[in-house]
Amino acid sequence: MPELPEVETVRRGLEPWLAGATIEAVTLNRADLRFPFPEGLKAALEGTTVTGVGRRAKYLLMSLSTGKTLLSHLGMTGSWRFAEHPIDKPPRYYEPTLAEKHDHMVWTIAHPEHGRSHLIYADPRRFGFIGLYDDPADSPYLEGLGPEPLGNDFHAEGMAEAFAGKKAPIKAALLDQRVVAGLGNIYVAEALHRAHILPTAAAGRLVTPKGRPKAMLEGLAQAVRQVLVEAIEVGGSTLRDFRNAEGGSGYFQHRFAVYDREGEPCPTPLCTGTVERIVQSGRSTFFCPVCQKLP
DNA sequence: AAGTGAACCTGAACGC
DNA sequence: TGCGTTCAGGTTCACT
Repeated sequence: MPELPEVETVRRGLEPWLAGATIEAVTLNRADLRFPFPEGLKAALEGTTVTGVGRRAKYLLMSLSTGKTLLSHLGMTGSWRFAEHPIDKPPRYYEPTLAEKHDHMVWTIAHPEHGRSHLIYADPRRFGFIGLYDDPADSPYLEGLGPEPLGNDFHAEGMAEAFAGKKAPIKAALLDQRVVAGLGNIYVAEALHRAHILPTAAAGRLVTPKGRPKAMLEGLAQAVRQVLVEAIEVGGSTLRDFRNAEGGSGYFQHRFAVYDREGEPCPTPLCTGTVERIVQSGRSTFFCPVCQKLP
């Protein structure tokens, strides 16, 4: 569910109301998500102030006044939401009527300007997880991640190095978080369509014999950045249940060129193709067989 | 070693 | 109405 643009949207929704807020109380409604909650999580959070909300790839990173960092991965269905948005409505306690079935962790927070509210982590499928670290660099989850696609360390040369000699389809190679961190099934499909590359092409075909990126790979790097920037601008994509921290949906799903559009005409200007769906590594891939080609 | 598929878990949509 | 099947934005682990 949440790929980089959705996680960034959540981060932007949380930051203004959470940074500077003190966590007064923490309620855990179960012992685990995908993994057990970290040992001593409740005690480590209560009484501390959140100093900032950051993001690395698909991970949210909340800095605490104790110096520790809380890491949150949303899995497929994880969400953070305010029980009441602290600015639109008067602060209000989290009442049973506001509770939902999969609210696994509830914080009571107090912000010096915005007052008291509740922040809830919900996650029906429980593929998400929480980590707590003295230093985020200690987290094994962040350890092997590739460059941020919107940062300066992401470029066609780096991808060429990773893809050289690879027979795996480019679709699978782009999903590998060690190559570039933050892409998921939606944005890989969209980026490959923009770059006019067939998702089934072997990743190695985008690299010259000398190990240099072919022009199409340069185009792919550009397409990845473009599609992510545009998606962030409109608050990510809401397919089924993605919500930002204020409870609103994203709008990028209206701009999908191929994702979830099997049978529809390809939106590429002058292209006569029809969007097809295939399965790669057990996951749906959407593409246009006419304007997307082998490198 | 690299690449694929199953597993983790719940809910929604669909066909009968 | 109900029941069974399929699929879903991610990651990790166990096979070939």
